[in-house]
Amino acid sequence: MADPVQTRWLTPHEQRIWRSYTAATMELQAHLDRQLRTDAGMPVAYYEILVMLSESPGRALRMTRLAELCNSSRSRLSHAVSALEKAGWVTRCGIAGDRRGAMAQLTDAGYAALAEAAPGHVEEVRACLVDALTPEQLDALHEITQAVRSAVQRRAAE
Amino acid sequence: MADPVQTRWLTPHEQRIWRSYTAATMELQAHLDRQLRTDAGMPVAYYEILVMLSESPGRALRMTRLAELCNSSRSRLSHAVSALEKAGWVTRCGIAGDRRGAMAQLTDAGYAALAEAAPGHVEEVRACLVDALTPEQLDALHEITQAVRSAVQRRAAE
DNA sequence: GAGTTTTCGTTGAGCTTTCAATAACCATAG
DNA sequence: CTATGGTTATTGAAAGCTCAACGAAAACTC
Repeated sequence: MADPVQTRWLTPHEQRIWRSYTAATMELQAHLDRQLRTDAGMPVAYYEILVMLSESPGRALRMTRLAELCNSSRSRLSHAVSALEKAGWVTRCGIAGDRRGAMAQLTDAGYAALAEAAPGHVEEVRACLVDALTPEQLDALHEITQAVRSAVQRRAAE
Repeated sequence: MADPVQTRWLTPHEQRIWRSYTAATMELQAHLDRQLRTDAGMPVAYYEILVMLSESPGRALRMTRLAELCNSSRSRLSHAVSALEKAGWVTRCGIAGDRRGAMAQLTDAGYAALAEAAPGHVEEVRACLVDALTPEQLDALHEITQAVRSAVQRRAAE
């Protein structure tokens, strides 16, 4: 923002890579979202919530923790849990020892919905990414994403 | 959906990579979106539209073509262009030879807004991705994203 | 050329996300 | 104790996206 000297624009080569990246991530995201919406009646974001809950002890998590795990803001999660509650897939309950807190817990119906949705979702993830790349590419991707994550966190912390 | 035999779940190793991927892409997307929203008053999706228009002859593009370039549905683009029009950054005009068609054209104000927004955006893209990776990683990423894109397209075509 | 199909872009309704504001509660310093 | 500041979760409004439906114009078929 200070623009100390001059903007270092992306070279044509860098730009090609960047656009390929954005296109790939957007297309994959859109594809997975559409698949889950039509086959399971929920957007990916809600699916993630159910997954995280299902893997937690007691199938329950505190809201803030759940938000972290889902890369979500608290507000967004709160709205989402309200919707999931209305669908009967999640319930809310209080927390012992901290009366501010609230927990979201997966219901049996929620678990069933997840169990039904999961195979189709995993199949798409396999087809579009895991099985579409070589083992070497997968490992490279892992390192790349780690590097990006820490760069973003560094940047977000100013 | 047919579940021919049994779901091939992700191995723990694959799952780590997959989650790292989703986390990285979501965090980067959120970071760039927040940056543009606060610094330039527009979401990333709108910025992309302005970029594509600015690079086109006459700073104008047909709606369908613009939607393709922005990885957007026509509906979404139509709504977005309406908003951009209200902001005074884009205008619509007809097409010679096809009276169904419509073009979106960047206004001077739109170009100015883009010119103001671009440096900060590019800086973030550099800091979070281009400069955060080695040249080898960048090239690997390019191939990976290409592979993912074609896998998604194959899958979306059934 | 009349009828059918396809393409183009838009619209409205409903859903999801963002942002700012808020209420309730905890923790700590004095 | 109480005042101050931080944390937790929610809410409502506004913005953005998805989906289905639509009207209009082009393209195709016979």
